Amino acid sequence: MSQPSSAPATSGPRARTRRAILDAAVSTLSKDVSASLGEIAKVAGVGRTTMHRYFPERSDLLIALTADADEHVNAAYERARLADGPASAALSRLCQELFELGETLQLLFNNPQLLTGTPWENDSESDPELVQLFERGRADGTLDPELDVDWAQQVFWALLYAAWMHALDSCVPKHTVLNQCLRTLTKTFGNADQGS
Amino acid sequence: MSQPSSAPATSGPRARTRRAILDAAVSTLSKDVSASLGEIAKVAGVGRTTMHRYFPERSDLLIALTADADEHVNAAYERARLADGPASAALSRLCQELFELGETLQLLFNNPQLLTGTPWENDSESDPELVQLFERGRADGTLDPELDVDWAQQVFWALLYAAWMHALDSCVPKHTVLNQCLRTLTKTFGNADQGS
DNA sequence: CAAATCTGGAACATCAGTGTTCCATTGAGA
DNA sequence: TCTCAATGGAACACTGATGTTCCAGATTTG
Repeated sequence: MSQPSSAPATSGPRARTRRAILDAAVSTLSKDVSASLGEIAKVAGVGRTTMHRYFPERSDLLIALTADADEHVNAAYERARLADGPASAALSRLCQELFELGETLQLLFNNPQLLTGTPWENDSESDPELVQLFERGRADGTLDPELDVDWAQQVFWALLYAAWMHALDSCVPKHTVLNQCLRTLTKTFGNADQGS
Repeated sequence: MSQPSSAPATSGPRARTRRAILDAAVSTLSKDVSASLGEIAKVAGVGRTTMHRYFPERSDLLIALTADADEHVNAAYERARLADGPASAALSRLCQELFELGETLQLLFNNPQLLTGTPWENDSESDPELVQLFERGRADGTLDPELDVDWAQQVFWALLYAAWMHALDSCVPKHTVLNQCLRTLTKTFGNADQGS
């Protein structure tokens, strides 16, 4: 057989091809979830046959895609250091980090069924880390205590998605959009009684 | 032929069947744009053959769907009487009216290519009525003058979508979600310097 | 160089969705 | 009751996506 070895190496030609396919899949599927494997292969600059060697079935690709996206999201969460400083600042940092995910963000927002998180009874929402952050914000007085936590999560993701979409189809540069988003975020979630 | 007469009557069995198909299409496609015609027909309680009599091709159904959705959106805009009273109140009224569109809202948000609006160079945003409303809000001092109009539009729709999604997968009753949304809307778009 | 590996194109069977035709049944109105 | 529009099921051809196999060329490695 001419199967690429199953070693999960992080370098070498196999890993590079795998990366190219995953990236192309994110890019393509974020615009159209029902895009064909042929289109993805073309975007990846790879033959359809080769793609089938790395991901025998479409579902295999989707699973790998999900794992990869989750990894990126988790990395963003870690970089944001949600436990440091005032909750409002942590929320802003998280927003910046997630905004950088770009197409991955778009893909996840439009296909929440991909998000694994924790499979128990979690149909689409309630991210423990976000919940904790909002509760901390209520405690330290930097986030609006009147906001329902579930609703706040929904709005947070929607704002993020809105920012990415706006960056896509307005000619405004990304960093400007991000700044608009951060100001809106602060205004929307900040505690009006306290400073910011 | 057993084609339903082409008269665009608003009553009678033909209109009723047509309505049932359009409603089923909105409901089904809002959850999955690539749903098959068979599924739509089943939801509509109609044979696939009958559906092909009303909408010969998939594209015909999509066109009719778009027209129907646009009609509902326009009706919501009219009911909101955007020109009456302070701009902030008008924005709240519009939010309430659009929220009632439910699945139609969801479908349009996820498939902005459906929105006709005005086909010239309008790829996905810039609704003249909304622009005018935000500008009026800047003039009468009830809406935040620092918000970019295009960004504000994007956030407005995202907020609306977030509310509908939250209504779908949280067990909170719709009117509660709507109230949360309206409060967030006021906080996000209101002019902090002035009352509300 | 020689062997092993990786690649991509071609050909193929399969399958689901689509669009069409035909026909038997239903139901409302003349 | 008779008629005719409307319906829905069955059967069919067609298409595009999918998954598989085979092979020849390219690249890497010994």
